[in-house]
Amino acid sequence: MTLPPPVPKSGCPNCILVGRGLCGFLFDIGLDQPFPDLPPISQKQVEFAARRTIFHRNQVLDGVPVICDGWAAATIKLSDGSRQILSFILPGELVTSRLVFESQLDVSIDSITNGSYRSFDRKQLRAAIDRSPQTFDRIMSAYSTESRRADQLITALGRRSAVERVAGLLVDLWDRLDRLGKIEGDSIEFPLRQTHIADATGLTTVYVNKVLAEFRNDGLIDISDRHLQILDMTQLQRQVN
Amino acid sequence: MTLPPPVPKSGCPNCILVGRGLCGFLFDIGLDQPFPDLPPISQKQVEFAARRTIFHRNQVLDGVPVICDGWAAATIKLSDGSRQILSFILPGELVTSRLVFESQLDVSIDSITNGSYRSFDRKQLRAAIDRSPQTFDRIMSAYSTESRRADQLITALGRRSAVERVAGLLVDLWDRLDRLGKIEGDSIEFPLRQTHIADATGLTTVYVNKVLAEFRNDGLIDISDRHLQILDMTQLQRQVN
DNA sequence: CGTAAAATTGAGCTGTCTCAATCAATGTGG
DNA sequence: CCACATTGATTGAGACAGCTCAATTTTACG
Repeated sequence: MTLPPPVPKSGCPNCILVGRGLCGFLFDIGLDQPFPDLPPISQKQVEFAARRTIFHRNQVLDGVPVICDGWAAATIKLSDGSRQILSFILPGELVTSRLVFESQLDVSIDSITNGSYRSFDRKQLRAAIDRSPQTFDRIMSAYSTESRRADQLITALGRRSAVERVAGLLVDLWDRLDRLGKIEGDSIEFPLRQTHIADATGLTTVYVNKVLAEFRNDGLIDISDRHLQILDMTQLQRQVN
Repeated sequence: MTLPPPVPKSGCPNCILVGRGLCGFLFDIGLDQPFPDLPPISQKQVEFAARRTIFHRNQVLDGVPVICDGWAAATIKLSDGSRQILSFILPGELVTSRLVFESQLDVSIDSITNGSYRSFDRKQLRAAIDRSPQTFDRIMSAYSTESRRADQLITALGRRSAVERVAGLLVDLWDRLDRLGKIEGDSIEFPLRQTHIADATGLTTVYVNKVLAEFRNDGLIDISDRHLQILDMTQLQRQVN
């Protein structure tokens, strides 16, 4: 039985490559089913620490990285030191679909928590895509999701108030983790610092703090112990629009 | 000689399908060269008037539209009546690359000028992509460009001042038209109303007006007769950051 | 030539920022 | 396991970029 490459059974609880995980992206591209359909991938799993830039702008990558574990963010850094978060990357998700088709990164990828990633070999992944139209469709649907999310963010930053943006972000993250099957009782893991929220919503940490305090005082949310609880989803949704 | 389908020689000066045009997208995907490589397309060219919604949110399209002539914008409309412009679509450009892989539109496409579009049949376009990896690559590069531009817009809206956003937009449009070979002497066609600039930059028409007045007073630009002249590109670039 | 759409200008207002100080939490070396 | 060091959260006071409202002028067009 030498068919499936020897894969370590530990260290990647979210990744479908190891046991029955919850890796959203790999599910998405349909690689969970018939195991032999898996494209060959580079097996090395790389650990990263929290609050580091794990891939740099302009870096050239031969692999297409998928976050196995932990949270990260795609960011653009401005010359004045400020930073815009373009997207949050949750455990199991593809770092950015552009890397399936391009090798040079034009954004930075910053880790939020510590965690790990694995890289697909781009050529082999592309070959797998060529082989299977279904896989192709699923990659493209991952792309569509990314792109739709970018459009929503543009709209939020351009036309929505601070309260709307923050509420929208919380609801959005909740929904995404829900779809990944990652609701833990009545709360979700929430490793974001107020800085992350600020950089994602185009606000200041000081102001984010005030908005969150308002939500907390109104009994809409509770953030503690790196977990977010949405106490009144209806009311929070109402803040969004 | 029945090989090339009978294509009317008029009404689509930018589109490579008719004569030696400048259709950026079709150039991009490599369909200008060996004429027989053209995927079959629906030949009907559709005219549209200025200031209309030409494709509606949630509309299902069998075709993948390319703007032959005129300017349009992808927009999202909020319930309070405000609007965010996600991207400007210039003559010759693909409306949105998402439509190559999906049939349902989740944004509106509003015309700015009058103009026309043609639609590729999605199935046939996909077949052409499957046939030619090069065509595939070029479609994906069109996608990358779109996506990169979205990232830049997010950054502008999240972290840049009004002056920076407006200056950035002007420079960006100038560069895009330059790449399309559409600089006319020392100016470019500029059909945008101040409303469009406001909706693209997340500002108010009143404030856009003040920023433009400042640029004009400082001798950086001149907008008149639906044309934009950049009188001091260096200085204008410097506004962007 | 009249009418509608777009641009311009002014006055005042407010959402969000800056600066600054304090407090809480988290992590680290000894 | 403590004491310190660092990072993050909170709060207040004041400032200002960009908004609203409203009136007027200019431009475009049938």
